[in-house]
Amino acid sequence: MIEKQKLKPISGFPEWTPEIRMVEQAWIDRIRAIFESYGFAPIETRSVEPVEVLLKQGDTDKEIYALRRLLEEEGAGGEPDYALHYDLTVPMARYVAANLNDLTFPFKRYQIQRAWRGERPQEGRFREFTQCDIDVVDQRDIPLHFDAEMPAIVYEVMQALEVGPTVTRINNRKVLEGFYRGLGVDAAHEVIRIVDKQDKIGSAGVAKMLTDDLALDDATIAKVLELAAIRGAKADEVVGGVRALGVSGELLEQGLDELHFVMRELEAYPEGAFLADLSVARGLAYYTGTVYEVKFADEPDFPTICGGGRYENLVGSLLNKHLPGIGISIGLTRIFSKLVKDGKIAPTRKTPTEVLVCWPPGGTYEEIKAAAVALRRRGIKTEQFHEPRKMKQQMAYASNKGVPHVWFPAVGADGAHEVKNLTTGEQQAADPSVWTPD
RNA sequence: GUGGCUGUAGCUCAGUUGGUUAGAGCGCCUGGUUGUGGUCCAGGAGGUCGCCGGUUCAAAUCCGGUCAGCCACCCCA
Repeated sequence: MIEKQKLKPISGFPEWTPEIRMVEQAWIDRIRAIFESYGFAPIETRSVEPVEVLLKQGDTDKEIYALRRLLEEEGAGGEPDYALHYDLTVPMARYVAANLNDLTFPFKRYQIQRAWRGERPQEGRFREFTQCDIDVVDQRDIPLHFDAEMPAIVYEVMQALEVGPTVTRINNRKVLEGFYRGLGVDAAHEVIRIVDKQDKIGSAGVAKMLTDDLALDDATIAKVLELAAIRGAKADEVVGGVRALGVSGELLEQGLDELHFVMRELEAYPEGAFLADLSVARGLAYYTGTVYEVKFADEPDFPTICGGGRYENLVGSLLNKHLPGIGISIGLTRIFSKLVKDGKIAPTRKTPTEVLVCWPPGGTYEEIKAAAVALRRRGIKTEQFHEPRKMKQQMAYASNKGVPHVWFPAVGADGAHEVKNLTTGEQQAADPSVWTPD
């Protein structure tokens, strides 16, 4: 016997019962349909990448699960070569680099796959989870059109899945870097990382860290905080607000133009759906322009449910070519598990079965099977009861699994088919060659 | 990896001045005779009280360790 604990769920590795999984699969179908409606094509990449590729962008990660053979030869230590991917963007970049000649650009792909991260699990944080990514990669500059389209597509998905109100916060790294550069601060990335914590530690906390860690002077910190405080849905107001801070520079201006365009495009959406927020930074080092962060509007403490942005050098860095990209990722597991936990996923059935062909006493195996085959041939999801048990048991089985119909096959020479609707309790004669479930 | 809290049946939990065969609800299984479920009734299975060690005549209950879970930091979907 294996210890009982070993049979239990492992924290951070979610598993669902069939009724829940069926809802999740319906979500995936819906997401796919929307992605494809915008012309994104599917790919699936292998689960592992060379460690070098994964660590290429900011080697902050000890979070990756490296691959090791269980029955490793004695003393065959050394560093592992491969590891499970921790997101889908880096593998996609490698895939593009590997298949450059076979892809048509701009390459637009979607990818719905699991990813793994070695971090400690918490609410909304898993070690194995599914992401749904769309990205556009090109060998030429990518028009800003996509910067606005990406969050709009994700918004459409969130609406379709009815996950509740969400807010997409948008920023532009060029604005941040340009602004900090204009202030004479070199460590733009460090500042960004700290400012990103504003949500959690507040302005005072940010100010303290900027003083302690980066030794910035008070006047500079004041400007940094003023910038981070700017947020709004109106492109003109937001950009105007930044300009009013009196910092200038080429990169800053470029970023402001981009941010203005994106926000302008999104102004048509319902109020509160999209917000420019100059404190949003996104942790990942490879973002260079527009960045996105989606959260549940009424769950400010719950982590980001979708995120993404523009990256100029991620793909190209693997080939020493110019291959900019932009993408966004939906944290399917994070969103779905949250709704499951809150009881907002209402499963209906434990099986896709639409009709159960029961096995009445006196019926033969052939009679039962014939009815099931006839229904199944017509595309009806049909389950054939597996043994001649008491009708009570068979009915209970159908009922407990949420099968909506029970079929009583014709038995004997003068038998007639009947079907019972378990929802209404009605039972009537039916012809297996024409009947359809409602 | 660091810190805090928690650990009793499949699930939610009750059970402490340490004391005989550890409980409830829900769930699960069986039955309530003959071809019909969801209600009701009866019965049943299921627990080394996370694990190891210590204190004690005696520990689910006290102490130590360990493992696991949750939360925070970190990081992020």
